[in-house]
Amino acid sequence: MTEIRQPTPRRGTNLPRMGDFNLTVILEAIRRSTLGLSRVELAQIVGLSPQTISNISRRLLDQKLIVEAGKEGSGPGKPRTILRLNPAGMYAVGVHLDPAVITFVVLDLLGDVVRHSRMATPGGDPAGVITSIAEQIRVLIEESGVDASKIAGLGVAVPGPIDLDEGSVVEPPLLTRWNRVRIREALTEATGLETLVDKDVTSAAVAETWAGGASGAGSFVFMYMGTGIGCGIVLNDEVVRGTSGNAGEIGHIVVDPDGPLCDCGQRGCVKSSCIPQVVVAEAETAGVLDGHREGADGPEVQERFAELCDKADAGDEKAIAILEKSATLVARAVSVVTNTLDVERVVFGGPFWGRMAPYFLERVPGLLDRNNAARMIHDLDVVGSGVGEDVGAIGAACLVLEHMLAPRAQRLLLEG
Amino acid sequence: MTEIRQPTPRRGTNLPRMGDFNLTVILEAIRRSTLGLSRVELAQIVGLSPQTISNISRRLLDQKLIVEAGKEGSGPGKPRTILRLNPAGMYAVGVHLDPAVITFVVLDLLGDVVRHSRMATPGGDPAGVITSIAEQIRVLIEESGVDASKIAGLGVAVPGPIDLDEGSVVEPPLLTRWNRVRIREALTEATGLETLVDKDVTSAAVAETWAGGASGAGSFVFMYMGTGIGCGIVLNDEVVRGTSGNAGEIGHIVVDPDGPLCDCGQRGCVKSSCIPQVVVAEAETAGVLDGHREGADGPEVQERFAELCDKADAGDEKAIAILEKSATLVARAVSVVTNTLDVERVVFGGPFWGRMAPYFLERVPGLLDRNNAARMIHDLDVVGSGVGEDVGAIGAACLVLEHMLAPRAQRLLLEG
DNA sequence: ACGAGGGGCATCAGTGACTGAGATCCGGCA
DNA sequence: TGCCGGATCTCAGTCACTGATGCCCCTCGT
Repeated sequence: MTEIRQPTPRRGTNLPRMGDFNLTVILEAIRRSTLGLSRVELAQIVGLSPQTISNISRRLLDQKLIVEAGKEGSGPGKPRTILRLNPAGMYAVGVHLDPAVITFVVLDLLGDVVRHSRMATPGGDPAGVITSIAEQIRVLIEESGVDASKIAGLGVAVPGPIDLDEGSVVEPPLLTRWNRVRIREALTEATGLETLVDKDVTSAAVAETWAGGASGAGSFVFMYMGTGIGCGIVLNDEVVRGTSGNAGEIGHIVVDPDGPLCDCGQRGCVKSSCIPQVVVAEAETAGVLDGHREGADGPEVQERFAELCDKADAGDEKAIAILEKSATLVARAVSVVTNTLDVERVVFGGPFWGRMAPYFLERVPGLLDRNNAARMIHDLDVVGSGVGEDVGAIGAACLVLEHMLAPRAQRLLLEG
Repeated sequence: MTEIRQPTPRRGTNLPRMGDFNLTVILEAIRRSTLGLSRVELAQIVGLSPQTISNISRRLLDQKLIVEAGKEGSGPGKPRTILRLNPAGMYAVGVHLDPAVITFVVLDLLGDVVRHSRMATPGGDPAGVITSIAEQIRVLIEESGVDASKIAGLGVAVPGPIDLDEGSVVEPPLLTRWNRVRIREALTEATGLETLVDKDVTSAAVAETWAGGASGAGSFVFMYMGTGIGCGIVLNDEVVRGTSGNAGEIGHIVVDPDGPLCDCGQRGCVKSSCIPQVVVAEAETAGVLDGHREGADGPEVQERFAELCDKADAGDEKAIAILEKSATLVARAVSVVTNTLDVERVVFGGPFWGRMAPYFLERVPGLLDRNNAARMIHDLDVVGSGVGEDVGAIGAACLVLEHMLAPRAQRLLLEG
C-alpha cells in the first residue's frame, strides 16, 4: 500500500548490443544441439544470413568458445564444417551453501562437472566459513587442473529468502547466523572471482536450462526436492527471478485440508505436510521407521528418507502408501503453479529426487493432467532432471555461464 | 510424460528489428509520462543518443503517433519541445465476450474510451452472435466518428481456457456452444479488422499496463474479480501468457480447509469458496439476502452482490463479515501467486471490484504482507485498478495496441 | 532594446552489424 | 581429369546508432 515506485522505462538497444546478443543466440543453438551444427544449419535455425553466421562463428572461434569438429559430407558439394562447443573454452565454479552441506563444483562450458567436492556446513562464524569456502575453492581449482584464466566466475546458490542487491540471505530459517551477510562481496574479495548469488531453486532451474538437455528448453517449472520444497521457473527459455530474486516460494500452498497446522495459520501447507522431514516423521509415527528423532538435520533426514524408500522398494505397503501420499500432495502444489503459469513441462530434481522418483513418476503425471486447466489444449510433460543430485552447486556454476553467455533479452538493453 | 518437443531456438535479431524496437521503447517512455517528454529527457531515459531520439521522433511524428505539444522553457537556452502521444494517432476496438454480457469499446492511443456499448450475450448459435458482434462493431465505429483507417485492429477478450493458435475458446464452462469456435478468423472476416483473441484476465492485465498509469509498470499480478476469479501476470513490463495463452488459472488454489467440496476433489478452492456467486449464496443461506435463487446468471449475481455490499455499507455486520471472509480467502490465493512470482504489486479490478474494494483494501494488504515470503526484502503494494469496470473490453482493445506498439522482447527476434 | 550565453535540436560524417552477390573452395561422380 | 553442387568466404552495400559541429531560440544582463 506504499507509493508506487517510479517506473524504470525499458531502455533502448544499439548495434554492439545486437552483435553480442546474436553471438549468444548462435552459441545457444550450438549448445542445444547434441552433435554440433554447421554454419548453414545455424543460418536456418537462427534466421540470420550465412555471412553473419560466418562472422560470428569467427568471433566464437577466436574466443575459443567453439571449435571446428570435422566435416560432414553427404552427397555432392563441399562438406559442412561442424561447429561444436569447446568444453575447455570456459569454466565456472559453483558452490551450494546448504544448511547441512556445502557442495563445490567446477563446470566446463558444456555444463559437465570437471571436479567436485563437499564439506559439512560449519556452524561457526560466517566470516570464518567464507574463508574456508574460498580456500576450498582454491584447492578445487588447483586439483581440477583448469587454467585459472579460463574461469569465468563463481556462482553461489543459497536457500531463500535472498536480497539480490546485497548478495545476501535474509533470515534464512536454518542458517540464522548468515542473516544479511554479504556473501557476494565477501567471496568476490576472498577468491578474486566475479561472484553471483542466487536462490538454490533458481540455480537448479538454470542448471536445467544449461546442462539438462531437451528438458531445459522452453517453459518449465523445476521442482526442487531438497530439505525444503521450492521451485524454479523458466518461461520462454528465460529464468524468472522476480522483483527481488525470491520467486519460487511455494511452501505455503495448501495441499492437504486435513494436514497439520502450519506456522502461517493454515493447515496442510506444502512446508508442513510433504517435505521430506515431515514424510520421515510420518513414517516414524506410523511405525514404518523405528526410533523417533526430533529435529533431525539435513543429512540425517536424507538417510532416514532413504531408509523409507528402501522399505518401499522392498514392498512395504505402508512405506509405499506414505510416499504415494506425499506424491499426491506435491502434485497438488505443482498443479497450482502450472495452472498459474501454463508451462509445458515440470522437471523434478534435487537431492531427494533420486530415491522418490519412481513413486512420483507413477502418480504425478496423471494427477497433474487431471488438474491441468489447459488439459484440452496441450499436454504437460513430467520428467526427472538429468542433472543429478548436485543440481544446486551445478546450477550455481551455471548462473555464471548463463549470465555471460545466454541470450537473455536483458542483454540487449542499454543500462544505466 | 510425452516426448519433449523439439526446442525452438531463440532467433537472432537485425538492424530493422532494432530500429522498430527502439521506436516502441521511445513511444512507451512518452506514453508513461503523464506530461510528455522532450527529446533530451528521452535520450536520458532510454539511453540512446539525442540524434537517435531525434530521428525516431521524426518517424513517430510522421506516423502521427506523437505530436509536438508546446515548449517548456525554464532558465536560459532554447526551451524544450514537449513530445506527447497523439490520442488520435491510432485507435483499437475491444470486445469482451462474457457469458452474460458483451462489452464493446473504441479506444484511442492513450487508452481512453472514445465510445462504448454493451449487449446481453445472445444464447443462440455462435455464428449468428458473431454476425451481431460484427454489426455492433460497425455501428460503434460509425458512432465514434473515428477515421476507419486509423483503427489498428480488434481485440477480443474471452473467458478461458483458450487455444491461441486457433483463436478459440475451449470448453468454456458458461459458453458451451462456443467450444473451439474460431472466433479470431470469424471476426477477422466479418469485420475486416486484424483480430487478436486472448483471455479476459490477460487482457485486463494488458489494460493495466497500457491505461493503468503507474500501477501498470514493472511486475504485478492483476486479480480479475468477475463472475470467476482469475489473474493476469505481468513480469518486467511484459505480460505472461504461458505456452498456450492460459496462464492465470487460479481457481483451484485451496484457500479454505473447511470450505465446500469442489469438483476437483479438494475442499475450499477459490472457485468454490470465494467467487461472487458463492459469496452471494452464502449471504442467502445466512439470511443476509432474502430469497434464494439457484443458478443465478451473471448480471443477477452482480445485482445480488451489490445488494450485499449495500447492506455492508449500511453497517450490517453479517454482510460485512461475509465480505471480510471472502477478502481473507482471496488474500490467501493472492499470496500463493505473489510468493511464487515475487512481484512488486497486486492490482485488483474487474466488474465486481468497485463494490468490494473498501472491504478488500482494508484487509488484503495486511494479510499479504504477513504471508509475503520476501517480506523482509521488499513491500508488496496493493492497489485498485484505475481502469474501471470495463477492464475486459478495454484490455481487449489494448491487446491490439500492445501488439503493435509495446516494446516486447519478442519484437526484436526474427521469425520463422 | 540589444547582445551574450546557454541549452535544445538538426546536420553530416563515421562506425559497425547485417545482407546480397559473386568468388572460392572442396568433395563426389562421370 | 573435369564437371557439378553445396558450403563458405570476400567485397561492397545498406542502415541504425554515435560524435562532432553548428544553428536556433529563449532568458538574462546591460
